[in-house]
Amino acid sequence: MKPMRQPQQYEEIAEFLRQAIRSGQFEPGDPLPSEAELCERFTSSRGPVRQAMATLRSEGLISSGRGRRSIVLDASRTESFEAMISVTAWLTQLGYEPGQKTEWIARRPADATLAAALEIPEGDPVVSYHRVRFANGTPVMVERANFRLEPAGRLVLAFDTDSGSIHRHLMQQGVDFNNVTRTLLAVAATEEDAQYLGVEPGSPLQLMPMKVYDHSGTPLEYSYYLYRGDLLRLGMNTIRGNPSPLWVEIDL
Amino acid sequence: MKPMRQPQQYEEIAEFLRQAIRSGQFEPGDPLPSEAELCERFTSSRGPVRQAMATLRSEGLISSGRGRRSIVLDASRTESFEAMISVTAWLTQLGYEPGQKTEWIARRPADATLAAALEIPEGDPVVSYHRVRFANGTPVMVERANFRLEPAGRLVLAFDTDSGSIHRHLMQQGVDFNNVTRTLLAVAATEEDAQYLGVEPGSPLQLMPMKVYDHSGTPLEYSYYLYRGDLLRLGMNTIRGNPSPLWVEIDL
DNA sequence: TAGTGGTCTAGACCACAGG
DNA sequence: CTGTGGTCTAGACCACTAC
Repeated sequence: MKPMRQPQQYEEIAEFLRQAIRSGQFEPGDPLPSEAELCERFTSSRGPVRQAMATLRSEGLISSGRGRRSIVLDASRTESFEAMISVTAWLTQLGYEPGQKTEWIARRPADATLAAALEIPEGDPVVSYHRVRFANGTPVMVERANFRLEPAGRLVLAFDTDSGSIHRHLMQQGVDFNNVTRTLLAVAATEEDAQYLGVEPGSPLQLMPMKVYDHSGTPLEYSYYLYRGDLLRLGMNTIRGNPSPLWVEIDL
Repeated sequence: MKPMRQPQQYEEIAEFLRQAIRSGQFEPGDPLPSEAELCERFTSSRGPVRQAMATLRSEGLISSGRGRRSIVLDASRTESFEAMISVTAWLTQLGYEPGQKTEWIARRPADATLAAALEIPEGDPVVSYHRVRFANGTPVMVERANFRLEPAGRLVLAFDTDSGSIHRHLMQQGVDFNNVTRTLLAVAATEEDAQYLGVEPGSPLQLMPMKVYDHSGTPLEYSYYLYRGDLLRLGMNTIRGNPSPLWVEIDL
């Protein structure tokens, strides 16, 4: 069920550098070893070394440029794809005890909005649920999820949604989650949301609609996450000429 | 003042593919040409072709994998570094007429918070301003910016802050903006913010603290952007095994 | 099984930063 | 000027997909 590749050479180099940075062996502002030195140390050609550096650059850990050594920026947190897609994963990673309470779960026909988002005919079955998510017992978000029946929905129905990470389970079952698009907006809490989250109605919340696709671009999931605005921050690190990893932090 | 490199080969290949995708020559779900075909077409080895593909992948335009052709995901918007750092640039890019009104601008001593953020001694001079930003005449955000005196602040003081993009100007003057970290949280509008933005006090707003660094990790700017939550959405596209570019949309 | 992208090697030249 | 990272070539082998 889990094939488990052995790490490639560039991954080992990247991990070595990540460790060295996070462990404080290199302080922010310090120059990294040169590519030539890393080639020697790992008995490698420049290809893997450069791929490792590119990875760290895209994670926002280092800054590179012609003619100068690469420099450590800071030990800022970068989330894995799994942490970005699974609330359980990132809560755990941040050191909080994740919890969840399913309000309801159902197989139901798709309305117009859902059908459009999931690119299925209106009325086709989808699997939906509402869950409240907790960190150390404090409610932090409301999760309103909708899955295509195939391949994910059927597995969701068969899963105990109070027992932990659905997304982790689905990926382990071989569901091909490839990419996610999200948007983020600030809204005022409705009566219902306020009650779930233990805040005053009208309090500022982060609303995050999110769509998960497989590798061929077929949407598998269309969900809304509703975060307490006073508790959660979304972070981003954008580097010139490079893509931007991002992370989520939580204050309790 | 603007050196203007000529494009590298991998950039030409990437641009060719971007054009082909955006122009509809390839629909979402379609396979791209194989790497071998692109090598022939551009009389190139695999290196540049793969670098171009990696770029598009990190922009969220395509999805790749062993054994299969790369597939077009969709023509989703990806912002350049400049658009991410300059409000003027992204408003223009979205087809809106950017506007700004400076409430005040000053050279002043740094308080404890600012000194810590900019990593300078408390009391050292910084340059600060408050601006309200408009899109097609509608107020959409409040900008509270603070710069180190060197190298950016001095240039900010000498610039007409009602005339357009400060960040573009600074970069043209050679200021080394290398990377940005942002966080995002939902807050309720204060009286003052509400008045600036033309909303009710207590309305949900997006608060985005942001810090801009040069290539060596020295913070040059520490600012707060305050967006109307009902008007602006932040978007992200995260691909498995890849970094996440992101974009900002606006509804008017 | 044929074709694909993922990884790696061993060279090369260049642009640029720094002493 | 020396050393650095950025770009490119021309090969090679492998893991995987699709047929």
